[in-house]
Amino acid sequence: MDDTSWAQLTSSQKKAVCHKEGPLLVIAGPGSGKTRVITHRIAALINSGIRPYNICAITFTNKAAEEMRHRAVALGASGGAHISTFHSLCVRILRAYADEAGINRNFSIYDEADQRRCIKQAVKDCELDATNFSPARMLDAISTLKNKLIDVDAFGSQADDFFSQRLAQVYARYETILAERNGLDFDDLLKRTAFLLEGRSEVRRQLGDRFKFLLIDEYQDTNHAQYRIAKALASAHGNICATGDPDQSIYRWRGADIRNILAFESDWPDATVVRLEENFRSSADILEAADRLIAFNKNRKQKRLVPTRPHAKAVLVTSFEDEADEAEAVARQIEELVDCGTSLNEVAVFYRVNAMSRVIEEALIAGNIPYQIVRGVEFYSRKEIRDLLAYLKVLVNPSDEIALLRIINTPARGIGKVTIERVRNYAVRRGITFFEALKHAGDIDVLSKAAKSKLAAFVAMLERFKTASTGDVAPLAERVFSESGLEGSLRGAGAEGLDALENVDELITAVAQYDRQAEEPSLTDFLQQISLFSDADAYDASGNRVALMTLHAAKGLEFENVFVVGLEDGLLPHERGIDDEDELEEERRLFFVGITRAKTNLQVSYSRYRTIRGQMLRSVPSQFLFELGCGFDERSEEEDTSEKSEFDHHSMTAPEFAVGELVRHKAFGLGRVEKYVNMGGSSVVVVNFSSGQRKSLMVRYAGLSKMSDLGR
DNA sequence: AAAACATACATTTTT
DNA sequence: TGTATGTTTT
Repeated sequence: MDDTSWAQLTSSQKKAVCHKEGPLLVIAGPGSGKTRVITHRIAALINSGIRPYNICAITFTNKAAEEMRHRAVALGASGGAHISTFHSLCVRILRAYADEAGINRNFSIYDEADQRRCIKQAVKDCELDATNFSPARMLDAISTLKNKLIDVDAFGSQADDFFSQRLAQVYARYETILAERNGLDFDDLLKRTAFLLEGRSEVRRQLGDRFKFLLIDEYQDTNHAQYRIAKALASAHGNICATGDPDQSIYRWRGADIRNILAFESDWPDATVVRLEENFRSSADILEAADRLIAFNKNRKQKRLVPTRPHAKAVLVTSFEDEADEAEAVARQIEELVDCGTSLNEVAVFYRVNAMSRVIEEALIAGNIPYQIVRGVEFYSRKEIRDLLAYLKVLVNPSDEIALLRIINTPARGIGKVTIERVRNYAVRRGITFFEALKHAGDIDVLSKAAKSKLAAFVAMLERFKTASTGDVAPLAERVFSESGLEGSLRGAGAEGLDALENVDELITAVAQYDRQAEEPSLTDFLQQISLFSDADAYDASGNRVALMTLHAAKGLEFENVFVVGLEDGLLPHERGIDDEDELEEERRLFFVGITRAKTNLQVSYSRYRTIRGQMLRSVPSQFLFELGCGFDERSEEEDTSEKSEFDHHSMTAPEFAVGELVRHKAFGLGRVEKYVNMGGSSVVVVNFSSGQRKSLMVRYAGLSKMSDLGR
């Protein structure tokens, strides 16, 4: 990987970036090498005599952290700097200061599936009806509260309407359930750390002493809790360096607050600000399109993308009949690229939602093109993986009832619902954990003799594992896998068991790798680390395969050739974000991130029909297509229409509209034209309806009537 | 108690 | 469309 971006910095920029003292903000557009700037700063600090031990760099993903470690070493900075995500850092801090934080250091980390179970229990305990208080909705609300660092007490005292009061109830119950199980969810990791740092000055001082230099990448996607953590960590010395690009903020839905980066200069008044506007990645054609697109965002500081690469190839905007056509065309073009000498790891296909990967996969399989899907969780949410991990979790944290209930009868060992319910009752009555009750199963009168002996055998097995649970993790994992009977049950399950066995093999390989690279391998540490990993971290850029991923996963990557598919109203922008101006702008930023991944070839496309949930629906091209200002690919448009002959897009006429004109739609009512793109029969009009909705409509199908015609 | 079956259900993005 | 849950059957 070349280092043009660094070499091109002016000497004053270099000096600012490498300067030791004080706050530093690097605002940098896509392709400007901002992550590399951080790496250079790390190297420069170390070369100037700062101990790596005193440096803490925070990245957005584990993969980015790993990459940064490699690059720093390549620049001559020996290892030793702490480079990780916020979440990993918090795990380390919470383990080191467990007593001060008031938690047990063997805590389990609860992922979304675990959270769902807890919240369901909480809703049930509060005797609320699950339709109005759906677990998903509750979880979402609670997560938002936690990200804003509003704890149960604070929220409870300000809850004044019916919904908030019920929510406060569920929130409280949920927190109690987590506490009983010694579990922390993702949001807790941040929340607890923030409160620890803010509440304990000696902890803050010690960590400020340890991490004398704080560097944070992708600052535009930090949430409020992360913001407070960063602030606390840097409070002692002010050596905080943040890099980011407000135009690439795409995680609002997860609590990311763009104000964090916008307020950096007022938070740190003596901050040095470096702006990097030159783009070393993409051709001028791509950047011009990206520039035109992002200019449609109103809540944005004016910023330009300055190309350093010449014009190369026009951005291609193409339409297809349906999603299968679209996928096939992508596959065909990839074949052509390969024929011209492109290697497959220089090609990526981006889409808005994971569900869209299937049709692309099918086309690639048909074309015999190797590919790799970069996806969020997947691997760790497989049943067999969760089962094995649940055994390990219980060894570390016997209070983890979720894990315990998962394995108590997996594989089947004749411990059924009734038995479990009886044990649970006993536990509740005695005020002890489920596991403690299990240990005393012999004393539970209502249990049958058979049940007692089965439970005793189960507990004895766990105790056996427990004695072997120190040191390297891999041997333990293997032993648990075979002795628990998991292995046997998979082997007996025929063909689908085989897949599962392979997955477990893969897990054990990963465990062995952990054992090798961890300074001090421990089961606790392993489990806590693995909880924060996702499939996206396993993306292997060196494999000679096409990369398939969502636009979100594309962040931080770059490819010679990029295809973005499904540019349809309701998909991109997604329907959930279409009515809200802020969310629409985020969708636009998401598309912006996608197209700025491309170095030379960029093709965006949409299909006129798309099958969604088994139903084929006519789709409307995304407004973003027009905002690119690249025009449609006339040729493919004609090809498609000649095949279909029923409609001729170009010769068909449709009424014309003017911006600002009042119109009426039979479903959406009265509205005002915000934008009109005249393309003959396929003209598109964007209308703001008085209902507050805003729609892109194809004039031909919309049946809009002009208010100015009414009187005639 | 487990498997087979039926039915309702919700459907974005991920540390 | 698939998943995820509940119901019936064995």
